[in-house]
Amino acid sequence: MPGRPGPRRTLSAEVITDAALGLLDDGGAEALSMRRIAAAAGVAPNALYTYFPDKAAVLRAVVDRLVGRHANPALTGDAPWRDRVRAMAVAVRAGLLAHPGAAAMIMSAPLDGPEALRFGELLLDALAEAGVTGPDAARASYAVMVYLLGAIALEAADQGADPGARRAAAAAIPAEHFPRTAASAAVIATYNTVEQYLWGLDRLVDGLVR
Amino acid sequence: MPGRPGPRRTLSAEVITDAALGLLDDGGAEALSMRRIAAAAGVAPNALYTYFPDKAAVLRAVVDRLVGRHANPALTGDAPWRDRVRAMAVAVRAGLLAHPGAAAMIMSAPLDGPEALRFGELLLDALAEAGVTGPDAARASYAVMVYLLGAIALEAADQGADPGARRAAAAAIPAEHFPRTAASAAVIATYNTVEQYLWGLDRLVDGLVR
DNA sequence: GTACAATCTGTACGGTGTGCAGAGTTAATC
DNA sequence: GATTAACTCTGCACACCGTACAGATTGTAC
Repeated sequence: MPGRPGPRRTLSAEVITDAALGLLDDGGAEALSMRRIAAAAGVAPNALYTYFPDKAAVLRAVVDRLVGRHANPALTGDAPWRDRVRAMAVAVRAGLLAHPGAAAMIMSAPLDGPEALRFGELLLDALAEAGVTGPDAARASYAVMVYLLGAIALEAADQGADPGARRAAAAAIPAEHFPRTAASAAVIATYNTVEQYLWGLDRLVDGLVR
Repeated sequence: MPGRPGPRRTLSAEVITDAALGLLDDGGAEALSMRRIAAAAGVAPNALYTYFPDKAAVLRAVVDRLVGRHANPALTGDAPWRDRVRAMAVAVRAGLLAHPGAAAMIMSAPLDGPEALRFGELLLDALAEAGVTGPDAARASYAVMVYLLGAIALEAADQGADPGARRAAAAAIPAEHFPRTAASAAVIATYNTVEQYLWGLDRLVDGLVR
């Protein structure tokens, strides 16, 4: 068997995801191009393809790291299960909204990285503590993920629009055609968005633990 | 005041969104480029910029039409509120999963078009029938939208991965580190996905109407 | 020393969104 | 009826994108 390793190794999957996370932190998700990631890692664009088959795979790795960074710490500990879940929800929301586009990234690929696995396990732990076990546990934890990621993605999308246009659109709702919507819009304008987010989460969890 | 209208008008916002919807129906969301939409409308790419400020605006219009096409018919009628909501959920899911990427599109921009307005109103009607009114109604309808869109987007993302790799990933979960996840994965593999989707929706609605 | 395998670079292709200048058409004014 | 101004749409161009292909470079095993 002839030589195996090869030349000087300046790259690794971790170096690449580190570079990508750096770009994400300052510049948002739209700054994540293969060329920019490669430049940040000090390498030619094509070098990345030695470690990832395509851009989607890089993004999947980045997403997994994001989940691990924001969700898992809050779920670890010995606080009561409901507090852990709420803390996790708040941390994930804050972490993802800080990077415009990160939420959309998370929803664009399956969540099956190692950190996502750990996230699922910790969430199942919390639900078991709440008395949800057996087949329902899988369904319940999936429902919680759906709510969290959906809420964050929708909020990120709204946040992308400029607030002036948003306020104008809300004020322009014709109350004679959409009476309930007009009334709701007025109510919603007074909301704290975190409060709304946790309100929905609490109701969902209420339904899940029955 | 000199001349106003202009030259022969071959385009309109509606013609453009029609062309885009046509491309979406056969070709998926990734076929939606400004150049392709323009070609489908028989026009040079830049002509679109007379009617939409940028690509995101075109996508927003397309999304609004999708909502109107799939969600609103099922919410209209005199079936009991819970049946209407369930029928809408099923229709939206089927309609969006038929176009890979459409769900991600919907979550990438605020839902504030005319059809989305009508959707919100119809959903509030159903919730009012269920006894949810006042400030809670706005929160509840938002929570339902979050769940629906989140679930569909997550399912679309999973659907994008090839099933073989997905099954392999599920089987490779180390049960000693992630016992609950491993057990859940086995359960989830036996699911009908629509059933899981409606299960979560029902629990959420249970929590909302208390 | 030689052969081989792995890593990284150079170059290139086809595609993207969209800005700028101008051609063409229409309608209102004089 | 001629002029003028407003508007729509085209041609061209720019900078950027993901990534395929070929090859230079490097290190290990024989």
